[in-house]
Amino acid sequence: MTAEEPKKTRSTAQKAVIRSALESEKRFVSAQQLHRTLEDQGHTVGLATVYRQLNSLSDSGHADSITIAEKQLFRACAQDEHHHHLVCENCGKAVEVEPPSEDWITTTARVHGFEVTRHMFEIFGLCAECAASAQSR
Amino acid sequence: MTAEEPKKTRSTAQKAVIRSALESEKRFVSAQQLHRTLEDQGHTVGLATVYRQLNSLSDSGHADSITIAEKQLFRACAQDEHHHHLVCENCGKAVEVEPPSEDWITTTARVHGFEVTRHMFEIFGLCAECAASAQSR
DNA sequence: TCCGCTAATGGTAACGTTTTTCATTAATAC
DNA sequence: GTATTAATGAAAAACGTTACCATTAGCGGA
Ligand SMILES: [Zn+2]
Ligand SMILES: [Zn+2]
Ligand SMILES: [Zn+2]
Ligand SMILES: [Zn+2]
Repeated sequence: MTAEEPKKTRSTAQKAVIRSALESEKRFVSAQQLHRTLEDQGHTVGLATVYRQLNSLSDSGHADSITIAEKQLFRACAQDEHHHHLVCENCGKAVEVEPPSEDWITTTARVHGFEVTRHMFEIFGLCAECAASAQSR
Repeated sequence: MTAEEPKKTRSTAQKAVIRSALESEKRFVSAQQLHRTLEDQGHTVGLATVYRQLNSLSDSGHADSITIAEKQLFRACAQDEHHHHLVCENCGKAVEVEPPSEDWITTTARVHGFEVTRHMFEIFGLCAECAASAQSR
């Protein structure tokens, strides 16, 4: 086996700007949404770079990603531990939640001869504000 | 408000064939996979029609759908009641599972001021066969 | 400070999936 | 049978995402 290369990465203005833009979002956003936001703020970052960075943040665990309506959305999460989300279907706002023990997952899987690799769980609804405005409409 | 039109739909050979093909699958399959299966069986059904029917089955609740690797997969589910799946990431085979009480979902949501509309939960892994063949590789 | 290496970028082309279009077919009602 | 129009299918368009590749620029060493 070859020795682990220290994988040299460089810090660039784009990385910083993308990361900070994502972190200032309390919603799940798509690459294109974030790209537009950056443009509006006067930053010039290529769309390809936004895609690359979001994927890399997601891979490294610095961002969570979910898929809604066949599009990938990203969010910088405060918690490092395993968690899930309560997402507003209207505005995208999300809250991190922790379900009760998930031990039954592996147990159930074993019963069926499955070996668990991952699981996904997301709750969708309307946040207080969106529910209120929907009612008054 | 206008009266509800009885929405007249017609029963066609294609609908029947697509629905029955889906029901005979114990796996989650994509529109393209199902289309190829139908071709192999000698049926001539347009790909667009397969897409249309799968979407409509999914909308009407006669089929469940999940997204793996940016592709939509469908499955005709035996259970009408609320349930979730244990899906093999390799072959798509799926088992219907029922998690323990999901009451905490609405409770937790309420704490955050959310009104729950739906939730999704899927377990991914490798079925016994796929796990075995992966190991021997 | 300059240099060399190469990671990173950004514009664009390519990609694969899904939807839309629209002329044609055929299911239903009369 | 005939009229009506839902449904189909082939092809084109749309869409989100990735790949390509020439160019830029971060960083370590001279
Ligand atoms: Zn979990
Ligand atoms: Zn909201
Ligand atoms: Zn559930
Ligand atoms: Zn399998």
